[in-house]
Amino acid sequence: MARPREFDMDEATERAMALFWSGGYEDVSLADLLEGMQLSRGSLYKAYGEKHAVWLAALDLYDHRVVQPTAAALSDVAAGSGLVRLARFLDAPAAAVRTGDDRRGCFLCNAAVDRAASDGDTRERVLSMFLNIEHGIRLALADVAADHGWPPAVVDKKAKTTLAVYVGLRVLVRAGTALDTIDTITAAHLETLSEIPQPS
Amino acid sequence: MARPREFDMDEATERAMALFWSGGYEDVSLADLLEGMQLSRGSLYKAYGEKHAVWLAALDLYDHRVVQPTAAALSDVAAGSGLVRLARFLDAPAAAVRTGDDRRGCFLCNAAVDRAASDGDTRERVLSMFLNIEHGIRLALADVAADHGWPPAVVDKKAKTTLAVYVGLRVLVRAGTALDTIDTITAAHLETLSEIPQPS
DNA sequence: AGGATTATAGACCAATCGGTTCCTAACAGT
DNA sequence: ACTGTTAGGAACCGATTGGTCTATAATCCT
Repeated sequence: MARPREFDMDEATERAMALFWSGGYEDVSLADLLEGMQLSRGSLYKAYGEKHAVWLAALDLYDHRVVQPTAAALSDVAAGSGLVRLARFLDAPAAAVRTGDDRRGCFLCNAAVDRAASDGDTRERVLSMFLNIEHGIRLALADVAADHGWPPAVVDKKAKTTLAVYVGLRVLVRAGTALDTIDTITAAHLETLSEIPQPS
Repeated sequence: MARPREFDMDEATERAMALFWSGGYEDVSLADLLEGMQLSRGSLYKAYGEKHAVWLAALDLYDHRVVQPTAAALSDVAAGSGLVRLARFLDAPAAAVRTGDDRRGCFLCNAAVDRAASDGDTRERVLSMFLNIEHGIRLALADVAADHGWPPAVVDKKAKTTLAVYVGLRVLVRAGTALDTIDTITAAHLETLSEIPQPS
């Protein structure tokens, strides 16, 4: 290593993440990226190689900064009861709107729609992140299950459905759905999670 | 009207819809559009005016061809019991994969993520279509509610949550989620719809 | 101090973008 | 048959796209 890098690559990637989060992949041009990341063309290409690599770095950073902490919070028994942890998780989409008027949705969900279909690298990461979240949900639900004596199959069903509701909420928020609708869905699903499944 | 149009505009729009459905708005270039719609540049611009108008026409066609029939099927008492209609509706995401390996998801949901945030014309249409689907779900649920004596608030909560699950399913499908996971979510949510809500 | 190495900045690139223009072809109305 | 009007096709447009290259500056190592 001769001349050291003058910018913090993590900071730059974080800025790229913000850009890609709001717009999609194609919406953000290289010029947007250079301005937003406060980098010159040469620096960006030396550091990342190509636009696609910046995108993947941003996705990986989202994993590290958002997805993994979210999954960890869901799994953390010290953070409250299973139901409390699930409530916090499910309220995140509404909370983003409520506290910050943030309607960007979830970068992971956006990427799933935007790029996962056409880009294998993105798909791989998206599926892995979804699985991580599902795993966190499952652990939180396991706590609830212990109180009710639910069989593992019930936990599995509820965990996967909760993931779907979460994704749906994030997309509906991005689409501009009214906050009270988002709140209603959040509360309603949380209720079904605490209910005892009925034998049919 | 002097010289009549040589192509069927509805067919052309349908081809545009297919293109935009698979890729996003930005992913589909004008060249892609011309080839896919089998039109020359002159014809396209005479008929639509600009790329954005083709996109909106495609969205509107999706509304006509998919969303409205879906909402109508949910509302149609002759099509089966409320629960049967809901089951058909909720199974659509899984059925697309099962019968046609179709992982494009739902054009409406894709558009919600892709363009609704940045384009008001798209957002307006997306929100309206979501409301139409929610309305159809509500009507189907009203049938179920009648059998159980649910209050309107319960129907509302379940209708909105069902919309969220539907959107989540479509996105998960597009992301490449395994079919059995999709099936599990579909079945699980359907179960909660038929359950009697428990007083807490 | 000096040579090797690497970051930065900006000029530069072909290709592609969405869109316009213009000319000709084809029809409607009289 | 003639005229007015519109569709179709292709040439053409400037702007922007992602990406490369070169010259210079800054640092490390000996």
